[in-house]
Amino acid sequence: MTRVLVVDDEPQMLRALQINLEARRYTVATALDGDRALDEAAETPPDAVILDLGLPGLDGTEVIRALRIRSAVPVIVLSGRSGAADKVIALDAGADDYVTKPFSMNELLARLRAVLRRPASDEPIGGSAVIGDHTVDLAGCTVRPVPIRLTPTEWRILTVLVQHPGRLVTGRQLLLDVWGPGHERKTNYLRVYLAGLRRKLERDPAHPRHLLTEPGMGYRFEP
Amino acid sequence: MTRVLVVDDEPQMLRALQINLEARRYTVATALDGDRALDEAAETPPDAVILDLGLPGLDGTEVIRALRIRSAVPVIVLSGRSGAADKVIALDAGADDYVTKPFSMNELLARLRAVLRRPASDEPIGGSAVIGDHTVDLAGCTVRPVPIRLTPTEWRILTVLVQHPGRLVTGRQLLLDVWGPGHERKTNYLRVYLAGLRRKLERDPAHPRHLLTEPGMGYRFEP
DNA sequence: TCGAACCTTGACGGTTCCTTGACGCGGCGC
DNA sequence: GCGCCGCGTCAAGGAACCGTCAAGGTTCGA
Repeated sequence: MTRVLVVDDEPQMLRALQINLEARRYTVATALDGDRALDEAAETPPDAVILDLGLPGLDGTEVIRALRIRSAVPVIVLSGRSGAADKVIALDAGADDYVTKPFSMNELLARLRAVLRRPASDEPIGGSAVIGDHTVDLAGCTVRPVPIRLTPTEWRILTVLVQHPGRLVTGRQLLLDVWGPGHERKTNYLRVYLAGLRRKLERDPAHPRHLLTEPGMGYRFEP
Repeated sequence: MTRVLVVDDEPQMLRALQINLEARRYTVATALDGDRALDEAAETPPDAVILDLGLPGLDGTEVIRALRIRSAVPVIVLSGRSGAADKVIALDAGADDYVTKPFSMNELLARLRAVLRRPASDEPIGGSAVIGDHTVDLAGCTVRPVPIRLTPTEWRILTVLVQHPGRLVTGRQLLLDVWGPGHERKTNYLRVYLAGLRRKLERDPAHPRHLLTEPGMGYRFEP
């Protein structure tokens, strides 16, 4: 099911969008301001974001920039201002489309379909990392030069670690990112999967040089 | 240099766009009607297309569909009609954005930057791929040296896979690209059609070497 | 009207992956 | 030395996923 995150400070507008989107079989998440929108997007990444620019607190363009740091999710901006300058600012901040209020629901839905049609819209911005003799490409989910198969969970863990190169990632954070809320205590998962990743990628799995354990803290990817 | 193809039947508008785009260091190609636009796009594939809907001869939406058969190039539609219905038709035909005349040049340029920013926008659909004893030509929808019939759905799936050679394509993405929004859960479609493609193209369908499955992740075309 | 090609849908068996528990090892404090 | 705790390893059961097949439904043209 396609997830759409709708951000608007007016409950009426929020509700109207939610009803229309759910009628088209989209899964809808809502947020009333920018901070909660970023929390929600971090929790369960949406496939698209519909964002009202006129938010209290965090500015709409800042929300776009914050989203862009971690993902390439398409963003459609709603705004009451039709001036060209506003559109330029929002689009250059990273928005994918700009719709002026009042708008037709059909037009918004068509624009939503247009941005969702793009390839790789749900894939996180990934880089690549060198581990042992292997180069892993997060975007393409490939390992070169020797093809090695990783399971979906292994890819997710590796993605989180590689996106914070050299920095400690707590077990809690890892469990939250990969398994979601409610699994923060299952540290044995991490032991099992980190062992698997080392066995597949590290030159000497017993003495890892890139996928390191910080006892009592968490794990760290060392480039 | 980024190539932009501008299609408009009014020479004045064409010239205005060309001057503004070239001032921003874009390379500009122009066409006065849909047929010549398609010829030009086939000759030297552009990185983006700016298309006036009100063309003589070939309808604008048909131009979009024709472009979409062969490439994923971003298309920005210009139109004098601001009705929501027209926008829906154009966007669903495959347009990426819709700008109503009269428009601000800065807004158009911002939208152009927005569509060019997305990844892989310049990758053509064309080309061919070797699978088993067969060479499939995506542009001509033919298989050599032995002609093999593929159904429309099979062509669409194969196109998506071959466009990302060596990279993983999630089942979600495939379903979204081929069947559109609302079908993301019907993974059995993929099982049926991938089996069909392997039976027709792979040397040993039971042990595919080019149309690979990544369990839990998706599928991958391995050249 | 009929038939052919294509698309959908469901069911079944085999494979892969996730989860879970048990065990061993090493460090640390007592 | 002894027990505790965190971590690495391993194996088994169950769940989820995939390949395959066949039947029903739809569309399109003869």
